[in-house]
Amino acid sequence: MPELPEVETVVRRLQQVLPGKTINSLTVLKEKSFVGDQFLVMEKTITEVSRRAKLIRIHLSDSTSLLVHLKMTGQLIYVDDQERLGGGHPTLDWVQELPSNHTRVWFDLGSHAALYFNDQRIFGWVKHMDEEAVQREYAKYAPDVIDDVVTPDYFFSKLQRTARPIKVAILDSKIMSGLGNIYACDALNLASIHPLRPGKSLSFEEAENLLDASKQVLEKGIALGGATIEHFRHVDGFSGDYQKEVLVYGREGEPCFNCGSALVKEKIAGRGTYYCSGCQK
DNA sequence: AATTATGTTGCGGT
DNA sequence: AACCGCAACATAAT
Repeated sequence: MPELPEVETVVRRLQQVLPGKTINSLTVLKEKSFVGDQFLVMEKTITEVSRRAKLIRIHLSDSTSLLVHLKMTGQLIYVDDQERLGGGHPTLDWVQELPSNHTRVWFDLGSHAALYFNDQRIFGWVKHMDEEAVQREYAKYAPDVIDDVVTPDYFFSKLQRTARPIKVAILDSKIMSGLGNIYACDALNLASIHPLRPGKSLSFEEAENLLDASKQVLEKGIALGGATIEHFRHVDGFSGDYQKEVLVYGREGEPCFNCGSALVKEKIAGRGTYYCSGCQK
């Protein structure tokens, strides 16, 4: 589910509700989903929430952190008295029935507040880490697409070194982080570049356009609160809105907004890829 | 009813 | 080193 915009949406809301809360206790319902010593997390106060790549970092008062990766189907859902009592939403009854059968870990934050980590497919995780471990994890990822250090020169030089399809290259977190399958497809359409073009075949100008398009679709995704295709939810349980304005993802057979041709779906490197054979060259 | 699909990433092998 | 395929897992759709 989550790509950079979805994770950023989650982080921005968590920043509003978590700082100052103390973790009274945590319950691990699926061992695989939590890594660390549960005892070391208890009684710690949350000081801050931040994001890097698709990782969510919950900073604790002793300078350790909880790092969360949602992978394909993870959710972080927060509830407190306002959610459970008058602030509830009629279509979000499920929020009040947490923990659910997909809840893997949950945190009791006191005063009837709680944070639930739900994850249907159990690929995601919550790890308790010290600063050094966090930096080691961060080091696995190249800078974020929307980070200023990812310049056209940087991007072009990375592309020159690979013959893989450009679609695969922009999904490679060793090149840059943040794009996933939805936004990668949309960015290529916006830049009018065919997903199978070898990375090294892009001119500097094309690379520059594609990087700009990538930043644009991610920013739009953030502005719309992410894309809810299936599992992604805001921290409060609401859906995002980007799926209503996707350029190509999931629109097989429908007209390209740029040129009107019917969009096609093709499997590239094992991933469903949507594009327009009319204008993406 | 078996196969295929799903928003991520890491591993093992060529 | 680059690159490919598959694996982790649950569930819904064909």
